[in-house]
Amino acid sequence: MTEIKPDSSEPPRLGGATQIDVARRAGVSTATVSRVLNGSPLVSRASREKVEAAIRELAYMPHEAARSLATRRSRTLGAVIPTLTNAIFAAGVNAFEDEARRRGHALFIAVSNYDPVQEGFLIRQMVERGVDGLLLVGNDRGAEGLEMLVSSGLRCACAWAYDEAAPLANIGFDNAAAMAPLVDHLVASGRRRVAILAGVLAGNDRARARLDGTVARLADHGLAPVAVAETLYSIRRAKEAARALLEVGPDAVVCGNDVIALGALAAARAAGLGVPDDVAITGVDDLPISAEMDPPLTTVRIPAEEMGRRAAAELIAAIKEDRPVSSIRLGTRLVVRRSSWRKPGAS
Amino acid sequence: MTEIKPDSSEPPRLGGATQIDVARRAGVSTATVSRVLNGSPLVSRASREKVEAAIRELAYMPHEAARSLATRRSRTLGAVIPTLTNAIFAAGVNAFEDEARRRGHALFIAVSNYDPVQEGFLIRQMVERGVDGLLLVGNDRGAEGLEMLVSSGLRCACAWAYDEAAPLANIGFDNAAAMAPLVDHLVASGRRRVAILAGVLAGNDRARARLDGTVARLADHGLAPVAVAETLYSIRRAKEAARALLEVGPDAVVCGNDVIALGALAAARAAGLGVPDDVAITGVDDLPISAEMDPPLTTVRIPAEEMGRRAAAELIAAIKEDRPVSSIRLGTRLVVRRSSWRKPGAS
DNA sequence: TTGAAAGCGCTAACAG
DNA sequence: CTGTTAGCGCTTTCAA
Repeated sequence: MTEIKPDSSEPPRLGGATQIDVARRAGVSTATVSRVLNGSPLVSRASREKVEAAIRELAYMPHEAARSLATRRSRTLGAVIPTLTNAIFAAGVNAFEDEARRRGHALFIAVSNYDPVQEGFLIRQMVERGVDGLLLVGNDRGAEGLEMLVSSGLRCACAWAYDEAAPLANIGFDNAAAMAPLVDHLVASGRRRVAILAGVLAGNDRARARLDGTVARLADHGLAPVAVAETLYSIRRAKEAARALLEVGPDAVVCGNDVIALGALAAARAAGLGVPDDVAITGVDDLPISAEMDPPLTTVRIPAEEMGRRAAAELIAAIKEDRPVSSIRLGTRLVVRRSSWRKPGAS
Repeated sequence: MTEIKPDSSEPPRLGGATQIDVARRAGVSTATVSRVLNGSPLVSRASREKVEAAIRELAYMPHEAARSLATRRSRTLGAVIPTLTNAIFAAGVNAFEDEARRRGHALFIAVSNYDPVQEGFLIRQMVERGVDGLLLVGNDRGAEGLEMLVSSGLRCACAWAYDEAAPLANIGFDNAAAMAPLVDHLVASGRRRVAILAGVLAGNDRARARLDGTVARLADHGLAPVAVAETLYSIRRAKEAARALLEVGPDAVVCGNDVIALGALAAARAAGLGVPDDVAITGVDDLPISAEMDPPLTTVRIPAEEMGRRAAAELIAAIKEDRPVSSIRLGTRLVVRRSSWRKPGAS
């Protein structure tokens, strides 16, 4: 207010004061200001207090871009995910952000809409933005993108999957293995005519692993799926796909995730089929809504929050300790609810 | 591979080559490189091609932090939202990111968990990160945060609300007005004992406006709510709150949003109450799942995607044209579904 | 403990 | 059209 500004129309000066202003005001060098900003012990209490006062008076805000340029670290993480529109990704990213923030890192987020080309483009942008670490989903990506990632040396964690053979660190769970207890449960409950409603398989290793895992486990029981269909991830589309699938008369429909299962539930209802009496329906994810459906949905719980949290923690630890990111294998858990209760009259 | 590096253990050199390398390789100045990078017309085709070749050969990536420092623009937007865990916010942010990206801006995201203090802190961080524009939710924030926002000159849009008196630009809808058609519909269907299950009101102008709007419109019809309760945003908590509310015997429960309404639906089912015969239940948002519930949920549709898209577009336009952000008023729409069908025997 | 000075990688006048 | 020259705001040796 009382300052004389040489040029009052300077446009994008957001923070207002710069470090030089603070230094001048406090009667010290910018180096000292920088030191107190970064909590260096090499500052006398006197200087520190003068600087802190100046910072307060000037409402000084450090300029992160300049800091990044000087330190070659951005204290920023990135996340490239298929969509925020699926609750399970939203939950994972939410936890990832929370943990990253808690550890002093901001988060860049980008949505690929399940498009591999777009994903590659977004990853590249993340590198340009100088993120210190990157969260990706799954292991399905082209060689070019992969190579860029490796050659850039950017620390990176692929979540929602766990594969020993993955080219990058995985922080997630084994999608194929997750299906085994579910299939066992279904078979033990007397279900024999199992249909599978998978998510889009192209470019999606998680969806493929879940399908493969289900088929493989059925085979262990001497069974084969009575029908297999693929659907987009939306309740409406899944409902349509399930309608056709139900016509072959399965006594169980194993869905690729809860959203798809919700659609299948709606389709069964529309077809006048009783769940679980006529047909069992199961999902994967365990969304909050799944437990409150009528009937409540049997599903496989995915540790989305823990995954997000652990990924952020591991990424940041790897950065700090200057070491590669380690893979972390998380577990899933079968949650049996009414939508798959024992078929009346089953063995 | 064939290059001789003086120091092969240089740690955080991500992009690898710098602009100087490109310039040298192409036999031009860095200024020229910069020009082709930014699509300046002041470059000969010959130079442009040489530079482009050099960029390709060196796999050069521009360093955004340096660019931001030099241009005083980050081509970055920020979003501070309560949570990603609510599908309606996730949808809005998803669209916001998409549009921002389409217009060349990356997105910083931060989650406040509905904590106003945390929100202020996060806004400050966004300013430090140098975002060019900021997306906020609602108008409920402390004077300090507001002042910082205004004094920083940062361009900012508050979504999910539209209030003529708002201190910052609003890109959203009138939460109170949105409830009127819903109340009218309920009353016209013969409902008289209306209960309200609101979201948390403290620090949430949208929740308060919805409650106030409902009460006001009921008053226009000469009615008063038979009960009013507040609940956290989760199906489970809403279910508990609804259980108590249903005991007073309302013939309609107006919920603050769809998530709460889903909980109320579950509570009614658990209490053996028929929906809509015994009690009507309504929400706000129109989540995809709401149409597929049994019964399908009557709700007020919020234009979350359009809001996100328009907010990004307006923010970026305001930045480009160097003008303040304009408010945009969007509409909502009553969606009548079975959960509120005419009460049997109503007038 | 402190300050001076040299950049970090890029853009933006300003001459030529 | 193109190169030269200053920085953008901050950190970081290196001396003092």
